[in-house]
Amino acid sequence: MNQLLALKYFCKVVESGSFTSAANAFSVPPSSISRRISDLETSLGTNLLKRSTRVVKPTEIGQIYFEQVTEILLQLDQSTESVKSYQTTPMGQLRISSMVSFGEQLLCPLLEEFTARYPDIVLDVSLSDELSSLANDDVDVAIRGGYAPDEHVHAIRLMPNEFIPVASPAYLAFAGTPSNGFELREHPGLFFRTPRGPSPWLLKTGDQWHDVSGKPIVVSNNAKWLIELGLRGKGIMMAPRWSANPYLQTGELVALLDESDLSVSQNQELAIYLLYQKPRYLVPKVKAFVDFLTERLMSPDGNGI
Amino acid sequence: MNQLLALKYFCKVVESGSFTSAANAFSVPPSSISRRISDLETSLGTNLLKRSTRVVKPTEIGQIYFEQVTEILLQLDQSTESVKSYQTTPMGQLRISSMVSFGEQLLCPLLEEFTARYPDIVLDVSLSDELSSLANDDVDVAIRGGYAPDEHVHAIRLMPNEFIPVASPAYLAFAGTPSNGFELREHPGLFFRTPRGPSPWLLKTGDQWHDVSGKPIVVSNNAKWLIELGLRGKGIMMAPRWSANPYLQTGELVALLDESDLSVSQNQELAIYLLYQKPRYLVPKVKAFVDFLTERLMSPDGNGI
DNA sequence: ATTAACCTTTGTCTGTTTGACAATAATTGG
DNA sequence: CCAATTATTGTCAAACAGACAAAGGTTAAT
Repeated sequence: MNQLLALKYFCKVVESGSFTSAANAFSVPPSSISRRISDLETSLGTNLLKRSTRVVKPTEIGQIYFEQVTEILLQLDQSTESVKSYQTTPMGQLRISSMVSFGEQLLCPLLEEFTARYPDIVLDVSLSDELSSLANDDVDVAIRGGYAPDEHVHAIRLMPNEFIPVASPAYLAFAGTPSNGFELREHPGLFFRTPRGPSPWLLKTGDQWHDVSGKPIVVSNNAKWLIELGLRGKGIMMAPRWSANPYLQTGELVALLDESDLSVSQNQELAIYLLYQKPRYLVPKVKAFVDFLTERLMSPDGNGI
Repeated sequence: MNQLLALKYFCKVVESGSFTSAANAFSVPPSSISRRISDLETSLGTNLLKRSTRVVKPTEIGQIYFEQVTEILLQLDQSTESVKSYQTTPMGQLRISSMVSFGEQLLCPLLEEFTARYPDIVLDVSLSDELSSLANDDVDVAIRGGYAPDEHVHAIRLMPNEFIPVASPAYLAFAGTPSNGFELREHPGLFFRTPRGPSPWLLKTGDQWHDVSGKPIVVSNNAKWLIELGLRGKGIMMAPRWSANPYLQTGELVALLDESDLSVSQNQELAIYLLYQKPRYLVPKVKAFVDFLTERLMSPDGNGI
């Protein structure tokens, strides 16, 4: 028996006081109403309605049942409605995972504006360079410097992740400016440690790659501190362009050599990716975040800042 | 779509964390669970569950929906349960309609014991000699001195409604005791007025009926007052045996003549009937009352007091 | 009082839905 | 890497809800 249908019919009959009018309200023949309510009465072992040809009234227990069921149906409607509004309005908890340095320097400043625009979204931001398991529903969106191809994960290329050698003018005045890539080996280096180890300095000549890493002064996974050390003239570092940019513009840091041949990885197409799961029904809060971030971080030509 | 079934499946899956275990709980194949939940998700336009082969977890909105739906299902179960308990335990409001004199003298004294035995039944007693419309659900049970044959109404013959001529010893000493029925005409009469008019005194000789009504002193629909007048020697009255009995036993009233030939109606089989509607499912409160009253008022041979 | 109108119920048929069973695809743990 | 467990999909049979017509019963008006 379709109990929910029977309950809806029953309530409508009590409200309208007639099988026929209830049938009209649902656009079904009166016989359907009659059968469903008969089902309901059989399953309950009770007479819910007093039928006389002109007037249908609930019995004593029918009235009680009607009041309770009306409330229940209302609650069910409200729950359904809240689910549908969740499906149309960006709301709920949005768990974001981002690399530490990117999060600190670019993401978090933007998030204030995001929360202002979407007050119903509660952000849960976790900064970590470790890979978070997107698949296990630990996070809704992740920002990473690369991604494992997975057909269940959408990857949007936010910007290139170009690494360039930089140093402070004071350091260069003291130690001299290297004139070619191989000279970097003679300079003290500030190395960033990824989860897979310290990232080397690589130089490409033709189709050959050479490790031109300098003498390690400091290895750290804290990019902010490394940049601070660089600013204070402690050595040379390979910094992401998006990270060094503010200091290059103020002149606090200077880019060295022809950076196009230098990198920290043989992968030529390093980039920052925005990753999120691809469910059958896209949740508005995720879409809102994806749209927001792409609008703010991607330049029109798709090459980023 | 059988939405209620889908909701039950959904909740069980969330609770057990697996389609298979939910399927076992309902003794249906896992595919049924899968399809119902798929229906539900389609109708809501939402992913409710994150499926991975080993673990099924609700999505954010799925968790919210689960909590609400769990509560709703619980309420529905409780409502169903209350209806079924209503169907097994005597409870609720019991509306009783009774003739005035019968109610005052016999019924009401018994009802105190009844309410003590069934504390969950709230009595609503209305005393009236008018016919109450049993069919319109104005009352649950009625006590009447006759009944219109109706196949929807159960009629239980509680006791005979024999009318006997009575008077006080003082009156008889003063006015003389009539020696045959026809002499009643010479006596002052205390007449009860039914809704169909004053009830006459009728005498049967062979198969002939004679009106032997005395001279009306008082006509009233208040039997109690008529009996009082009779006690004070104001005249002769035709009283129901059950009403006069207490006074006959104390000698305050005396029965006259051979009462078997005297009556107030040509209908030989006057009786008090307990009437109630015959619904498909008998309500316990009604059954409790019917059982109680028949036990108390009907003698083993069925002829009443 | 009798007829007419209206309402609920019942019978029968059709289309849809649900469940059973088997096979497939996918993922996790050893 | 393999095996085991799990969700999904395909297909078929059974159950169920709805459409339509007709019957049974009650009220209201003529």
